[in-house]
Amino acid sequence: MATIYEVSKLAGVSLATVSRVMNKNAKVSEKTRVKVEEAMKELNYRPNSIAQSLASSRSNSIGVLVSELHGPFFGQMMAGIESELRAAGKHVIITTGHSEEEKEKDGIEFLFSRSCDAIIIHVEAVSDEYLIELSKGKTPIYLMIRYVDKLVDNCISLDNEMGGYLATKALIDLGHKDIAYIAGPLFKTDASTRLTGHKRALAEQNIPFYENLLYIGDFKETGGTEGLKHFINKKVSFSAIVCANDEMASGSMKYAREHGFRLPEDLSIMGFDNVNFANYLYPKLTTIDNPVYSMGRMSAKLVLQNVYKVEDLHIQHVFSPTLLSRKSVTKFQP
Amino acid sequence: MATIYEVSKLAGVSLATVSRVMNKNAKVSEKTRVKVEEAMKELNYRPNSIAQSLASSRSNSIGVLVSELHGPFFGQMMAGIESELRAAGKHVIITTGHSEEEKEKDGIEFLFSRSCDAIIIHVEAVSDEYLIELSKGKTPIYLMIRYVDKLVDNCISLDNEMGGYLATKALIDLGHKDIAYIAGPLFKTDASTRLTGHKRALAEQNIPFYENLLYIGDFKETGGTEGLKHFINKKVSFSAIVCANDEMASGSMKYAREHGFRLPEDLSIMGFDNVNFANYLYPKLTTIDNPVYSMGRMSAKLVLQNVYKVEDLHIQHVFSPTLLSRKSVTKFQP
DNA sequence: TTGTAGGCGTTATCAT
DNA sequence: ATGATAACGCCTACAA
Repeated sequence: MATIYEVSKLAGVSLATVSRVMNKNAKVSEKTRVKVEEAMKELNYRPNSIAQSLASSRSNSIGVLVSELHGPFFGQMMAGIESELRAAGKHVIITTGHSEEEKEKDGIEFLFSRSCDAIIIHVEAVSDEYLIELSKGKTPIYLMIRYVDKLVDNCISLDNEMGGYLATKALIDLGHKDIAYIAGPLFKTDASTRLTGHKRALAEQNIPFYENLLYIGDFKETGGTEGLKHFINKKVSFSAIVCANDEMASGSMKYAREHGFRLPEDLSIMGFDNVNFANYLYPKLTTIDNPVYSMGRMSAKLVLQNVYKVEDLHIQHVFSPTLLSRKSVTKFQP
Repeated sequence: MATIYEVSKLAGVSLATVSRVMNKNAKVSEKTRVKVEEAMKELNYRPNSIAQSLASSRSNSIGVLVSELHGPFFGQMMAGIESELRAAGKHVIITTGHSEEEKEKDGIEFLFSRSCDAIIIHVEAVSDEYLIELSKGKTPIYLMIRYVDKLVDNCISLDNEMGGYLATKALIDLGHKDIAYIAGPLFKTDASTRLTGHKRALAEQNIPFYENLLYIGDFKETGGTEGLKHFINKKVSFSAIVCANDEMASGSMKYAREHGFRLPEDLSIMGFDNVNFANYLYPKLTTIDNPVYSMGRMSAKLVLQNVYKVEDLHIQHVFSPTLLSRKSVTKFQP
């Protein structure tokens, strides 16, 4: 592989000049630039990115830590991050945290040791304090789908309250009044904020909130089945049910169908997230779209702006979810 | 950040010795080793991976190119690759090819320019010849889910013929005789090999193969709906249908349900691949499991063995699919 | 505008 | 077993 040195010899200039034409960061006369470029072409020169990194103390690599590589979110998120970064000539190093504190910390350590210029993390187990501490370090960190007050400028998050509101509001607009809600584990802020939105939609229309119509699930399919079973056993009446995520909605749908409900005539079911399988459920799941892909892109832009000083990027820190009407919700049938 | 130089001073030894204890590749006396290790601890020394790479011309990074980051396969595949490589202290650089020849080539170029020690690619658009040419280069390449004759030792692939056989055989064992088949585009070897397996299963039981019961789809949902529509219009009779992948199976299921078929009583539907949403379809899709996760791990092991000389790894180049019985297939009902 | 020379933090080859 | 010392390929003041 040709080096900058050989190029300089062939072009009859110095190392420095070759470096300059590569990096376009200093004035080089048209004539010499052409000479150098021709030499590079002739030798099929490719810069050695590692040597560049060592000399400039910049690796042009961004570390990304996600919970699971095969989760329903991950793909979209990574796709967003990668497309943006790749277009900028940066590369993405990826690793996983498996939602376990130790592994998440390990992953972050690993990324640091790889001398990433910045790290984008999607972590769940690790505490806010830990993240705040981390952010004081030399490598900038950016948080995906998580909001930490003291780190606002480094967060990309979703307006979960609004999502919860939209979900319930849509049902109310269709005439539903008795709306059950299956929440996620409330210690997760996503889950509690979505619930808050639900309550606001109710209150806005003077519909009282009944504890009887609330079940705390686990964000998994079982949470959906257990929740619906719970409501049925309690003998409360309800014509619609909103689930705090699509997995639980899927669970509810399965349980409902097994127990003779016609969907959506007998029961409207609303999801949240719009993960890939939502479109494969039967009936197709009406849900709240969580723009993970866009958020991924945005986190990359944030890095580009803050770390690589790219300008004129419009940065948006919090994203708004939208209602995605499909087939699992219909108007109230008395 | 402390450097090897500071460690050597603190420990009262030379650079070389410090390097030796780091790499455990040369004899160092117990005493000095301890001294050095203590110095490293005291300075909180972390090796600079970039400098290591430059000096050793080894980046410890493996490039991975996949078609789509959000496809149904990708997650599993990446999860397999990452877990294995990460455990070995290597890191994974990822990028996408979008199933377009130019982009795939770009992606490979990109990975090369990042000085990866090896690259694992999952490409569709690029030709065998191109890959063969590539493999003559300096950076070893490994092929996922693709079989190229001249590159056997660098391929991890699935026994698609066996999968096609298993799918149809399962149906035959349940008493079905009129089995329709929706294939993928036959220029893709996956598609044609799966079809070959189907035919073998038929022949084995002396069931004739009728062109009337074959439809060439596109590996997408539409292929499934179009295929079923085609068979119905042709007025051929069939009690089961095997689709060459799960997307098409999903399409067939939707069309069948919309047209009054009870599933699976009126029509058994078999998929192929076992992508994540297969379990969310209604009824749950009986399908052929494609062990993408294991294949991902194996490709990583291949790299570990060939590039990093790790020993005692059991390498398996071709994987066998298995039947996954769920709810979309039932026994023949006269 | 162009060239010179000193790093960047390791590895690896010789000696000793 | 240990120590000098020359690479590794490039960047970047500083000089010219």
